[in-house]
Amino acid sequence: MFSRACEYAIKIMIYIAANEQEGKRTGLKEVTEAISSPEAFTAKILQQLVKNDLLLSFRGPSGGFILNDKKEIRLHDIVVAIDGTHLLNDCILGLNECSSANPCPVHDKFLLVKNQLTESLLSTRVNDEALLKGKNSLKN
Amino acid sequence: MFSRACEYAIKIMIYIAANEQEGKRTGLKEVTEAISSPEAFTAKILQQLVKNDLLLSFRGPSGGFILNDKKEIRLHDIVVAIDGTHLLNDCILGLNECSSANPCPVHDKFLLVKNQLTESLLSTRVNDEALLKGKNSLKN
DNA sequence: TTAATTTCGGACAAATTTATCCTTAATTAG
DNA sequence: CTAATTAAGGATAAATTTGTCCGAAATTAA
Repeated sequence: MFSRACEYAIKIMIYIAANEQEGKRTGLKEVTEAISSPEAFTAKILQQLVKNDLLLSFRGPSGGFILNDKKEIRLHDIVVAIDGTHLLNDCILGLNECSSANPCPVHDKFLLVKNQLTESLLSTRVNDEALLKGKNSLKN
Repeated sequence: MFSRACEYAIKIMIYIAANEQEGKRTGLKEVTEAISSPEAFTAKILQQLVKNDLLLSFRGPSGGFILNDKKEIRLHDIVVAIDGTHLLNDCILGLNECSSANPCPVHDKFLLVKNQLTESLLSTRVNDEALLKGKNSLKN
């Protein structure tokens, strides 16, 4: 459904959010360990999340990442930042001309699914109680 | 959502089903033209659909493909044949240990979406009236 | 039987995604 | 100031997906 990079990104954000709840800033190595992801690749994803204003970064000893809580970050923001809007906006068969006015054969069948998905992503914030509780279930 | 190959596969199956409604067998070149897909790649996908018993193939002049209508073919069959069951069965964050007994942080949030998706794929047959009408909307 | 047509299938190539390596820049603590 | 620490970022490599090429096998029609 999501790219591997996006899966990591969601885990990263949940972990950092949970850490922040306890007043802690999170470093690359720590999050890499927490979600068992490849370190260098994880670094790239963290960079993207910073560029997209979802995280703030700090270099040097005691550096690391925190949420950019100017915004209430939703799963939707993360998915769009990493995978773009294709999954949510484009035709499920990859057709350029597909729209409700000019639908592809399966357009209507998948409207509900896509709306449901978009709604789930929009309504879920990374600092939801329910998500933070699961911060130890992010390995493997 | 689906791989490019799977998008092609769905279009292929709908097109062949529509052709069959008119008693016509469908060849590689025709379907390639109808859905504007790369010919050699499309040939590989057709082979996979044959191997997975969704299509029957015939060589030689006036050869081509028809549905293996021993089964009522659903979108679900096509997706599983080409992309496997990962999308439908696996954890959305890629976790091995995720289940309703031991859920990842977003497990519950996506249950509904995944069930909706599975239901849509299971309940849609390639020879549905609604799909066949759109057989000319499969280009680009 | 021969030639044309069409799928089959293996090898290969291009593009994209995932992942690694290494140097630089910034920051902190001593 | 110096040394240690941590993120930034460019280059490259590995893996996967997408796409191509071409000869072989099967079938049909003349």
